[in-house]
Amino acid sequence: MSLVERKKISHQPLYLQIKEVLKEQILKGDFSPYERMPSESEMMAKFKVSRITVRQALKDLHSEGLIFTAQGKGTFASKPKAMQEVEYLEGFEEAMNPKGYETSARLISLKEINPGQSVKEQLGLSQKEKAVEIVRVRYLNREPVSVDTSYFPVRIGHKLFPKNLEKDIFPLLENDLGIALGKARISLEARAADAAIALHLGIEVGSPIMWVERLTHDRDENPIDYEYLAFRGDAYKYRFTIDRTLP
Amino acid sequence: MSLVERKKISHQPLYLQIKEVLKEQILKGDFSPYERMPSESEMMAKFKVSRITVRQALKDLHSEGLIFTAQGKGTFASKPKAMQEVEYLEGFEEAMNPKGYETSARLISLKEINPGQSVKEQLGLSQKEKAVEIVRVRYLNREPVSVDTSYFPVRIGHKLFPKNLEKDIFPLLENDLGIALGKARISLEARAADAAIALHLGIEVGSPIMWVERLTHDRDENPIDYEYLAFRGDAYKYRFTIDRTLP
DNA sequence: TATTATAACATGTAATAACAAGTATATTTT
DNA sequence: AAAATATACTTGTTATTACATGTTATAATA
Repeated sequence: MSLVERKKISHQPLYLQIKEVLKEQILKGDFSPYERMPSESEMMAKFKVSRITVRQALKDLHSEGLIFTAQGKGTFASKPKAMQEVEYLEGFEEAMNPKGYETSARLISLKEINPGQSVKEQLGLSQKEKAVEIVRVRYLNREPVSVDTSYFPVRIGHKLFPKNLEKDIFPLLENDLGIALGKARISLEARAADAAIALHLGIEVGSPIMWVERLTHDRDENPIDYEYLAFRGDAYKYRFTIDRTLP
Repeated sequence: MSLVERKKISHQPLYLQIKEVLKEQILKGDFSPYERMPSESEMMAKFKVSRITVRQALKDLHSEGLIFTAQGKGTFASKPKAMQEVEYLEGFEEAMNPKGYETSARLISLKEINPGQSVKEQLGLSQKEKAVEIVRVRYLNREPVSVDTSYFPVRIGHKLFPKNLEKDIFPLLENDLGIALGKARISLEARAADAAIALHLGIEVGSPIMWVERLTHDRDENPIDYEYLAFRGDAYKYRFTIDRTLP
């Protein structure tokens, strides 16, 4: 099935379709690291689109770090650095269990609410749409380590009501609800614990916590889950590797 | 001085000039958080450029997290966090300057010491080998944001003595000493500020700080530089994206 | 042979045009 | 007055065209 035909069916913008095709090729290894990819003109011919459309796809790939460009030389596949690192989108148990830790969770609250402005924005909700809020405390070897507050659009959140929420939610989403998870945007910040968090974690108000915000999308880039995770500072360390030799 | 005139002088692409103007306005607070900015048409008229140029500037600002858009509604300034998106193996200036921030540094101390066990291990030093310790305070728009403590093997550290250490060290290493930097291993942690750090950063003892440890290697995997960076919690946010679809 | 133009091709920037699609407001209809 | 509709916005997508600028390989020249 060609791109042109698919356009009518999927209603996906052309540049996104092209981006996906190229991305798959890069990840599959059709272009090895630092190998030159077809030029923009060649892609125009191949996909039968204008240069602006090709470039929009390339720009997306560039900002994802999958390619880099050199004026006059061409466009190159970069070493997929995301993959080399242990940076996948895991839930708490998924990450901890293989390391021999005992994990558990306690459900604090589960309700339909009118979320704040930033949650609405992140989840792409209209002004009157509501969200489902889930608050849980996570334990590691029976010590509380984090307070997790998750927001779902109601269409997903309602399906979670009958489920056992004392376990990881990501496997629920993937296995029970059949949602294929894709990218997640994460930010880390050091903050002081407020009264509620301090209470749940058994620490003093004002103690340092690692404040993690995570916006998880499905494979079609629709936002699925927006979370605040408040980790006890002494229980969380985030490690990663970067490579200056890459563009 | 109009944009058009500046073009001839600065030889900067129009969209970058526009981007800088808008960015300054946002950081200065001309648009409060979540306030609607002028529409694309209005910007076209104001800057006397085509829509494609305006959009290119906006796209850059969007990917830096300074604005967000809503189809049919408009373009909005997002909350101005002092530091957005610090990709680290950049030095501090490298990361901040292109974003239009004013950076500076103050050298606190520079000496040869017998380092602690963990520094020796990280740098691969024998028991009797010494190291050079550099302590600096970094400023962003004249506000202190971090206390950086760096350790170098003496063979490298001694070459740094005559250099100006109120600037980034990484460019010194690469350009002056001819060391090609490679991978860096980094960890992030939320901690409480001790007395020394609190003093330098002008915050209360016990305030949350982002504690960053960074071990930088050259391209041949030899350890070059081990650092502790203590960032004021309200001035540092680390962002990244991960992809569950990848292995 | 070594050097210098030059042509061919790569990405970068910019203008103009048109239509799609989401949102808000004013207008008409019920 | 309430509901439906029109219309005047907004950003989103795409095509066409043109020239600028950087790179490479080939051909002309010293």
